Amino acid sequence: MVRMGHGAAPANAVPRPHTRLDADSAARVAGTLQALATPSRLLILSRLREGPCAATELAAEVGMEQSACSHQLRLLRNLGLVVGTRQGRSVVYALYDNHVAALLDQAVYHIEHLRLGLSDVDAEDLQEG
Amino acid sequence: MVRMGHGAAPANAVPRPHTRLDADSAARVAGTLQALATPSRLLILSRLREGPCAATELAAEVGMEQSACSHQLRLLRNLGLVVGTRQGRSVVYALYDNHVAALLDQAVYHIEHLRLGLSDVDAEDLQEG
DNA sequence: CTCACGAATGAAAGAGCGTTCATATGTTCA
DNA sequence: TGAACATATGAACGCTCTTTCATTCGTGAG
Repeated sequence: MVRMGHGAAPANAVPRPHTRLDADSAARVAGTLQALATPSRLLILSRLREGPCAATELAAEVGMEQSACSHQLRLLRNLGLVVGTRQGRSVVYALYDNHVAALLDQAVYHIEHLRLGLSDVDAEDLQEG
Repeated sequence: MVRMGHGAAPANAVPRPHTRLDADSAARVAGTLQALATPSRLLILSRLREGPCAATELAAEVGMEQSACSHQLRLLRNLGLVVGTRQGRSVVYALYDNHVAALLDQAVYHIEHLRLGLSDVDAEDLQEG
């Protein structure tokens, strides 16, 4: 393993009771969540979820151009979701820490379960008539 | 209480080990996550996290125009994240179920923890030289 | 040094999204 | 039925974001 960030996270810890978000927190959280709100970045993170990977191979595995992938990796880096380490002429990327992995897992988990209740309906019908 | 969806979710269940996302799943998950990737919708959901609320009051509480709020509520409804129930001349909104609440909580939890490791640095510095 | 490879950057095009304004639908009450 | 309130809808502007193309920077080998 290369290095997984500060790694001091119980990954499955139960979130606190909850507090209503203020405008500031909302903006911050939204900013980071946008990173997970795109198929390309989601694919990148999901691949990285399985282990570190060099930039070019990563691009190949998720089926995108080197440049596009690099742009997204930069974004993910700036958000602190992934880290890149130079290794020879390649840069190996990895998830920053367990929070990222957990967030990913849980997002997929909850969303897949949510989708069990709906197809692609316009949800006009969901308003229990 | 109005109606909270199918409500058959252990909210804090541990996500499965994880599987690499295919392009399709990535698109679906990304689609739903986009709902959480905006301050306005995040504020709406966060408010709803505390309990049901009528549309107009909701708009007021999160500080947005009625129209804008309604548009976002429609989006959230179509994604199956919230449900609206007519009550007299108002429509009371609520989170669809515990998956939504859990997703929200965990997103906030993990993201706030992630941010502890960074300020607003360009993360160029994070690449452990 | 020079060449080849890997990765990052910048500019620009194209698409998608959120907000606003104006208006329509639906509901209650007199 | 008509007025007032609550919510939803449609069109459009502006903005942001993702991708592509071309180029540059960095690294290792001959």
